[in-house]
Amino acid sequence: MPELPEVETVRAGLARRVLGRTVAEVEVRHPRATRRQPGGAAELAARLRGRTFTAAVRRGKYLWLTVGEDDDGRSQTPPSEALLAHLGMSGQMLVQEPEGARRAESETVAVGEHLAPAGERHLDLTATLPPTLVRDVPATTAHLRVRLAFTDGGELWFVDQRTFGHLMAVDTVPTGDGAPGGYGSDAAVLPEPVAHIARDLLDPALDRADLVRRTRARRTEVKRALLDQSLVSGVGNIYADEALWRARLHGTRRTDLLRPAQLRDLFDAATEVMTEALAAGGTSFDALYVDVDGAAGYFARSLAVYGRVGRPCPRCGATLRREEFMNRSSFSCPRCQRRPPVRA
DNA sequence: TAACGATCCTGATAGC
DNA sequence: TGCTATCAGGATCGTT
Repeated sequence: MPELPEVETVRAGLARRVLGRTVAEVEVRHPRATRRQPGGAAELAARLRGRTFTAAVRRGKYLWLTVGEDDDGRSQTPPSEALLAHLGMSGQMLVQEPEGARRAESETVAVGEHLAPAGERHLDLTATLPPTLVRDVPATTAHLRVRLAFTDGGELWFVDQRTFGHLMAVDTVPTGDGAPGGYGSDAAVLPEPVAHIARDLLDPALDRADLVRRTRARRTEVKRALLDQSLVSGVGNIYADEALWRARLHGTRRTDLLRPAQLRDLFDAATEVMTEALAAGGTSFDALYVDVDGAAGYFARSLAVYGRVGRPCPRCGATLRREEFMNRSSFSCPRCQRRPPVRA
């Protein structure tokens, strides 16, 4: 499931592969992919055709490509429009290069495949992912939802099996605080639909003391707060569980009853686990297959509790448990993460 | 106004 | 073999 580290991996790939390229044609192959686009698929195509991508930016799990030049090639500062993307649970951005161009070895390549540091040759995905994941890197159009053709013959594909992700071409609005709207651009703007999304834990402009204050002002369970993108963005179910385990907190602890130091530790833990995952190129592009095929070795490098029910806690050895929470699964250690007493 | 639960969706898998 | 139920979960929307 794409959370912040996975989305950042994709953003960095887009920054390398599609900036400076001009959209020639847009094909929407599944209406759900543009369900949030005012005016639908036709509007998306009309707003992108002839436009050039100028920056790849991310806030939390949202990423966008600014279209900073108009049809006459005049640059707009700050960028006033963007192609906004959310990958949902299974979304991928794939770049298809024209025959014989740029990458001699190129076929369809996941934008997040760049596990090698910038400047080095892209790693071959088939050599870095377990077989179960390699199978999921498609040269197929089975789940191709939107196809952007560039004027140079290349293409950008939005592939999304479960159709929770979406694309939309929208106007940008000022951030309000003058700080950059997201990672990847200095422009103090962000797409209008993202205006309510809080800054994420890797954002230098995030006020962490204020985050602790706002979290304690909530009267809710701490895992629910971690997943609330309007409080702090980028954290999904996987890294929420990992952060809670590192901070030794059960997800049902009340935010208003936690000490500031406990919340600071929790946010530090979330920052830490996502930073580590980012360094590894993201946990996975589709965790689904890990459960199904048991490719635990890949996950085990960075995940202590998620998906590991019945296994020993890496810290104390107690048997990890799975609980229902918000219609989701939560994984935790019964010894390190005591459930709070049920209050009347 | 804040909190919270239902809902959307697809495909793999388990169970019968 | 084929059918049905279950599971995964981010964001939004309606209800409390």
